[in-house]
Amino acid sequence: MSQGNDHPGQSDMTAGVATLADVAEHAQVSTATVSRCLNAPERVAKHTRERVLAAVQELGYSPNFGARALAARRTGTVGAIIPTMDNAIFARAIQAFQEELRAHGVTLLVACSAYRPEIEEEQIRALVARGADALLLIGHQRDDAIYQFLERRGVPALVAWVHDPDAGHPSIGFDNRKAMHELTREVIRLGHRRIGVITAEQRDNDRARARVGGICDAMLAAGLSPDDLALVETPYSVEHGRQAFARLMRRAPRPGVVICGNDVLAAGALQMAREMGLHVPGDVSITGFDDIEIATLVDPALTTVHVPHRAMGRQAAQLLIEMVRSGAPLAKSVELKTDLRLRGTLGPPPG
Amino acid sequence: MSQGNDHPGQSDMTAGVATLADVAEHAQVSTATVSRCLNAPERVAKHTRERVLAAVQELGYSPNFGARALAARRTGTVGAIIPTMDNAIFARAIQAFQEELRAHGVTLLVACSAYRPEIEEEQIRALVARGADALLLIGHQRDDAIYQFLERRGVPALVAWVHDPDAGHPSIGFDNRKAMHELTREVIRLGHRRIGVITAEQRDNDRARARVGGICDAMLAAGLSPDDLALVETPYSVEHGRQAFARLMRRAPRPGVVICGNDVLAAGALQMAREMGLHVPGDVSITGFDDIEIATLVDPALTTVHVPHRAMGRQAAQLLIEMVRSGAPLAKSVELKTDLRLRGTLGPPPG
DNA sequence: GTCTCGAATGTAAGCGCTTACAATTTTTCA
DNA sequence: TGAAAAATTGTAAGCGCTTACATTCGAGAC
Repeated sequence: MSQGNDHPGQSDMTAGVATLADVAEHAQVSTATVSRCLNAPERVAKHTRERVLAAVQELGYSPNFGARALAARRTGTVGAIIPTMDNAIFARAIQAFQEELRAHGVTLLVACSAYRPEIEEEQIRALVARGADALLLIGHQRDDAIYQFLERRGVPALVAWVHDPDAGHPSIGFDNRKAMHELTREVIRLGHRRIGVITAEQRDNDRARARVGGICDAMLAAGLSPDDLALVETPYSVEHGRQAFARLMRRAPRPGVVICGNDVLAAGALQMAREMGLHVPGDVSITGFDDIEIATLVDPALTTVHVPHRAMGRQAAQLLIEMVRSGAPLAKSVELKTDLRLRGTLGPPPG
Repeated sequence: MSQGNDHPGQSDMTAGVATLADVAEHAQVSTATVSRCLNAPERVAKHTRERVLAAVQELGYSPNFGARALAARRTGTVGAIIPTMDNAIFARAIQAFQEELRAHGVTLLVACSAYRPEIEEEQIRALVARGADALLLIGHQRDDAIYQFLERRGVPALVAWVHDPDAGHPSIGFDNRKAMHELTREVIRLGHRRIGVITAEQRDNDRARARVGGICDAMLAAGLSPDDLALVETPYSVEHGRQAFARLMRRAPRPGVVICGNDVLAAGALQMAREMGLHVPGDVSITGFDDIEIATLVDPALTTVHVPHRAMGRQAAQLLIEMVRSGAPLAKSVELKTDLRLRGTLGPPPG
């Protein structure tokens, strides 16, 4: 305001911003008609509509969000709580998610949980309080009270990044366990027996657990014992990946391959390998998971599991919109395919 | 909560969700008192407050966002429109921005413009329509009508990623021109004369223009002619960086250094150099800008300009909160320092 | 020409909250 | 001890919009 209000002439602008009532008066119709023009144009006669829209233009009218939300009992907003925005793991999917929502006139609110359940709960409540019509969550695992809370408030939630038909909630994602199983099978096929693993903290992270589970599955399937895994658990970050890798390399016998829970950890591991003067994959192989952009930027490029980020984001949006529209029952879960990207960091074991 | 709802008696739950009035009734006070308990607890006597908060707990009450926004005439939301979420350039700053906002009870809404002015304008209007109390924008350059619109609606805006005291709007950022000048000076000092540049499209991007300007400044200062620059303009992406680099390498004389407008382009360039069998920095040097995570993940690590992403995000949040609180006049602009990170991709010219 | 019916529009009741103002109670202090 | 000041609470008027319902009008049907 301020400036603009100094020009008295122009048009009706009693106070600051034009309201529906101002538009109605300007166009010589009732507020109901203006509202209908905006929300259900086909229910208004053409010439009336044109007059109203002209008034909207002229007054620079734009509806008040709060009022609309209050009266309509929905906000046209969906929320997403992702663990972090700091690395690129979720960026691409969220971007696609948002693009698709936008195409349907829905706004996205993003919050981060920092991989901490209590912060996630807080954020869920915050987003619901802000009127999110639906929520996108990462992973199934959370306190049942949260699901009850959402149900009570009538806020449908979709779980992404996992596919588990047995979980009680609709999801869109892939089978982390199976994907990691496949990758590990390939690793073993190349002859690796001394296998190191860098995983995210498994406690509150079902994806991380599933991925480790997949590694174990593959070992068992190959007649190996999962007990022989050299496993390090660490937070997700390049720096932690570096340190975890260094720790693994100090073990005896030294692992010939390090399977990382995601590409960020793998990038850290790769960097540390270089620093330690280890040749990849000659001295040690490294694999990641996610196939984010850095996977092909590092040298050698990272062998990893490709995840269809954009497809997941886009379809998540469609499902969520459908859930909101249809009054929020459960959609069926959707499974997306992952596939191996065999690149330079994986080779046969040394020696 | 949740559990309790299965007991029908228990407490008032006429319809679905508890309202302020329900809480008031439950606690035997007026709605005003409940409202005060939530918004200005110190204005309510301790024992009353406790009774009210107990009722809030018991009913699982959470305020209706729309109603609150409507009545209070503000939403506790600020919006940020960034060019893209697809790469990491803005991620870290936005993350810090959000963390700081959250600490003050403010919610962040993020939208992307895809570097397109018309989409940016649309997103600005959308965020304002959704009740953003203030906006964070990237770069000064945009249609003056947009600034007028914001002023008219009383929505303060802060410009980030640039520092230009002469621009008409408060900003927090750094001097892109000066920073690139310094980097280029170092490049020239090493003996480079055949300089290639990969820049983002300059038309709608004042940061890109300023960075190119800085390169020219440095050349002039060294007695070189900016006309001799081999300059390629391209969208921001790894793939475009690759192609632009290949194009530059076909020029004669071939540049001995390629200065990239940001790290993403530089990462692409570096990748292509490897692919073309060119040794970096032996055959050609490459520099970036921003110092995002990939800068140290690639090999050799990228010489670049370090930008204080997190500090910028955090301080932007503080400024914006202050602008909202103080009724939205202009804060003074804040300049942050950048500094050179000389790493492996920059060396003396070949031969 | 009258009647019926549907399309177009208007009327007005909230949606759930904040807050100015009024009413009441408690403190403070001479 | 009593009046004024301060603290606490209540009353009620909106905030700007949507929407159920009522009203009006015109076009066929008879």
